[in-house]
Amino acid sequence: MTNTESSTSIDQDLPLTEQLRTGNLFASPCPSRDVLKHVCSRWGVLILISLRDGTHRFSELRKRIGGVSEKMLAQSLQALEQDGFIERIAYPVVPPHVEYSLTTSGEEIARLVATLADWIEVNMSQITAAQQQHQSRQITTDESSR
Amino acid sequence: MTNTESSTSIDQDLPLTEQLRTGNLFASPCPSRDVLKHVCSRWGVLILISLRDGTHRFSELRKRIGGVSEKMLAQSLQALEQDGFIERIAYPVVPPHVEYSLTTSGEEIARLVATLADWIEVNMSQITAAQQQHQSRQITTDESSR
DNA sequence: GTAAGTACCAACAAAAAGGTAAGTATGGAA
DNA sequence: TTCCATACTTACCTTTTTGTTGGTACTTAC
Repeated sequence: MTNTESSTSIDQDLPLTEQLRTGNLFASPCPSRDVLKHVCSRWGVLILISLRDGTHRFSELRKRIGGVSEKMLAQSLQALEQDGFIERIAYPVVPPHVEYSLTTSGEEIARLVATLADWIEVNMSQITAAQQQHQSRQITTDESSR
Repeated sequence: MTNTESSTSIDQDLPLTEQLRTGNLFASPCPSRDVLKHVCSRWGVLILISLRDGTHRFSELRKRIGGVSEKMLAQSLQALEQDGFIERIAYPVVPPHVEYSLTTSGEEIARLVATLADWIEVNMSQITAAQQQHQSRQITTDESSR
């Protein structure tokens, strides 16, 4: 028996619809998990943070965000646009000219994401230290078990 | 030409080592991206939030977090433990008894993550509305282009 | 004697994410 | 005339992530 949670995981006191309306992240079929996925995704985070200083074109974002492929950038931008965090303005010219910027709610969530990212960057040395300590604990444990 | 960024994406004014030391999320090989991945991952978020109200056992977390498999829960817990966000205490008894709790830095980052998650849950109706509006715009655009 | 309980791990399979290369449109420059 | 620029899309393939199944260890309860 490996997978018994699907029913027990859901709060017994509330009907499912109520949980979904209020958005219960702990229930598996919750739509807010998808939003979280877009926002917290590898590229979503960087896009949101990049747009905090104003409007940018597709190619600008591409250059600024190290390692994104065109495909992923386009895909991530679309997801964030769908959720209403990003506004896309396309000028009908050749070659194409498209501008991306944060909406009001985009600014709000980008601020939260940036806070999180900043915390990590600031505390990175501490985290690295913890990782190395963990590493060495692993080794000594492995050795003692031989 | 599809992939030209790998050099241009990196801040030209700083040596690579300096960027990595301070943790530049926009440079592709940055270790802070991994931490962000652990923290923002599907299960990482829920684990951190779950542990905010105190110590929990493996099976408790499993029940509380809808949809996690044992494997994923174990894996995510290990990643967060490595980063120093979670403390794991195993009592040498049979059947096994293991307790998980947040470290000090774990509490800090869990607070930020919870803020983000709360914002999404609170604003979920707004987001859903935006999604539907986007959806209908799509349809009318498709129709007019025929 | 055997089933149940806990916190895992390893092996394999499926699914999802991501990368790469090529194509689209069209005006202007070489 | 061929190439370039931009913002994509599509098809195809690789890599990563996730799920599934079956085990382990030992004790207690039935």
